[in-house]
Amino acid sequence: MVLAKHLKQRRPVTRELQARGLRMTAQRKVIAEVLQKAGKHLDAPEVLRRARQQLPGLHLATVYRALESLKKLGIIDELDLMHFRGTGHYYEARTDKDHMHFTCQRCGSVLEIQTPLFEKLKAQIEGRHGLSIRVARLELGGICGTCAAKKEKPERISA
Amino acid sequence: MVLAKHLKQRRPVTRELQARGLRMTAQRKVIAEVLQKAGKHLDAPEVLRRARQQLPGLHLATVYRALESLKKLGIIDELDLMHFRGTGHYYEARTDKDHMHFTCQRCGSVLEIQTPLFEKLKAQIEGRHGLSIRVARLELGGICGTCAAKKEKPERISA
DNA sequence: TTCTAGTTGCGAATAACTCGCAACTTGATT
DNA sequence: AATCAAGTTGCGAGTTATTCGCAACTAGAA
Repeated sequence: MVLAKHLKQRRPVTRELQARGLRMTAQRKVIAEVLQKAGKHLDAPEVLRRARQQLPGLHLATVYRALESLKKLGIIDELDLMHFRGTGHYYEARTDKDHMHFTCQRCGSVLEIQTPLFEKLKAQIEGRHGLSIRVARLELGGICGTCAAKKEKPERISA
Repeated sequence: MVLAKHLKQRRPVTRELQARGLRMTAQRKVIAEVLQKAGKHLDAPEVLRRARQQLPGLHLATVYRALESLKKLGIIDELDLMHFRGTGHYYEARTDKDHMHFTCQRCGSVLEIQTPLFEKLKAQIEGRHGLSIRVARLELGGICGTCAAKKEKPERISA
């Protein structure tokens, strides 16, 4: 049950789409590749910018639609990185192990973190509550080591 | 280090605000109370609706501003519940122990989950990476037990 | 009571998506 | 290879969810 998700990720994207009655199009292909190659989280306009190098006519609405499908298929994950900049979202390709994201609320740097405890936690929850987890998003916010070392006073909060 | 956050929550809201140069206003007070009494996650318009029972002239912009301050002070947390309905956010008062939210992606029901493993996980991360966590948001999406029992075929995904 | 800096209500402006629809593809079928 | 139903896309026009500018209005230190 926990493993199903991992197997799923390995299935080629086209297969995954067809299993749900969706089609592989040039747009979805390029968008998925952009995220797989990026290795980091991109927001929708940035995905558009990069994908347009292959498909100049690509429209932002199509990017949003593709991100939505890929997200539902478990091929990509959505993040908000503590909304450090704006209220938008970021996307990244899934890898075989889920990881967590820590965003420094002072400098905005993002750290990706992995630990077996995360898998354990998910398994425990599935077992205890009789549910199955498809997406697990653990986002952390705080002060990174570098900023803490600077020993600045707590920042002012604007109204 | 891990405890600091808990102590903070217990400090009265007014104190917490003043420590950052902010003021306690009728608006912030009512908005904080609405969330503390609600016991569940509310979105901004719903917070407005409830708070207006005490402050009829309250404006939505003020609600957003108050939510932002309270969030930065660690008095409330922000969620998106897997964006099951729209791209907006939900807010809830913090309690002494963080909990996780599972949203069923079929029926939309939300389950709050607690386990000591979560605290353990955060402590481990703080120790390993030399950072301090102020906010931890673990959101899960999947199929709840009730929906799984209905044995329906995987839902169609619209483009 | 005074005074200064923080706040609020308003309406306008943005940001971040989402929709309707005609034209265009995909890929299963013949 | 040609056909065709159903899924998709590009557009531009919405919608939703916030955020801003600013003058009038407090909170709370002095």
